[in-house]
Amino acid sequence: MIQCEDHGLCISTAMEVADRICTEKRLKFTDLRKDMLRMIWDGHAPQKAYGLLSKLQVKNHSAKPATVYRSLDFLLENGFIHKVKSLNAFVGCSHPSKHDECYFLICDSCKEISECCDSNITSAIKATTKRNQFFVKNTTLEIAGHCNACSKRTE
Amino acid sequence: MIQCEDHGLCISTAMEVADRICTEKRLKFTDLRKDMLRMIWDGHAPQKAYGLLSKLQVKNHSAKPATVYRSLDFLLENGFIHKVKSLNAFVGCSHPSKHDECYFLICDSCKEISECCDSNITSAIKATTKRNQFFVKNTTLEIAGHCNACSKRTE
DNA sequence: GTTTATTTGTTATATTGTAACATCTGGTAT
DNA sequence: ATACCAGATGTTACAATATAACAAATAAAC
Repeated sequence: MIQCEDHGLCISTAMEVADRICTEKRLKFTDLRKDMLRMIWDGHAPQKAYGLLSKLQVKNHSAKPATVYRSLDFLLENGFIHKVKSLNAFVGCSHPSKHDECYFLICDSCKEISECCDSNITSAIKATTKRNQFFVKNTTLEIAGHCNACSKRTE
Repeated sequence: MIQCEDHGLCISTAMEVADRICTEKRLKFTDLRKDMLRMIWDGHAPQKAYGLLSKLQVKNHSAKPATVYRSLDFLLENGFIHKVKSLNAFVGCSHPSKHDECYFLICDSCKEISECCDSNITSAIKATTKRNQFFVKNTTLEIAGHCNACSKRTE
């Protein structure tokens, strides 16, 4: 369970940060993209593309898969969200400006995901890839299990 | 590019190990499952489910998606293969008996995958999850980039 | 204001994965 | 031997995820 006292704050912060970055980079933060990002930030659990599509269709009756995937691409490219590959789902990024080296703790029970950006893991990975003479472009680290709250609950 | 002088040896070793484990655990290593494992070990690049289906249908005209996915489930459950989540593809495991803590180096260029089972990474992950009071069930670490051979080639 | 590039709409389809039930096969108990 | 049972495979149908290709709308740049 994520420690956010006020999830409204998570959302508004994420929206503001995205807005600022879009202004800086002269990207178009359209209504569609805003809606998508807000929907993804609905909680700390990842959202699935077709779930987002359903929600989108409430407002925008003509939304189609391509509508959703194009917005997702935009949000991914600019670091506003992550794709959780082990779940085929999408989750908001809480620090889009330094988006690298983000690792995920995925609770199988409450479904919430928290980012853990740990420099020790990063340097361990760097050491290993260097030893293997491997040139890294992208790292996916997804750790599934139970968060503290949920593992207490099930005891 | 993987350093295997003789890929026939990779295949035969993998088949023998699987056979031994199946005997020990009283699992049925059927012709279908053997064919599937051999096809996955066709090389060090990951194989996609529907690609395997096509190959399987050459021998077994009646093969269907379920045929393939059920075999894949068997091979996954018993540690003979890994699912590469970032690619939705499957690759043979070269040490099924100690199957945990396997990390992957995925070359975007030659597509080959090598396992890098590094205890430093494992302990860095353990330290981080402990600090976050997170109880790990399963870890996915997939590192994409270029292997040494390919990065030399493109220079 | 016209051109240009980007975004969105729209249709169609490709790819990946499961559910549910029928049939077969090989071992076990009688 | 044979009746039974469990696990494996066959079969049909479909669900879920994702992309391609082209048209229309919109915003930016000239």
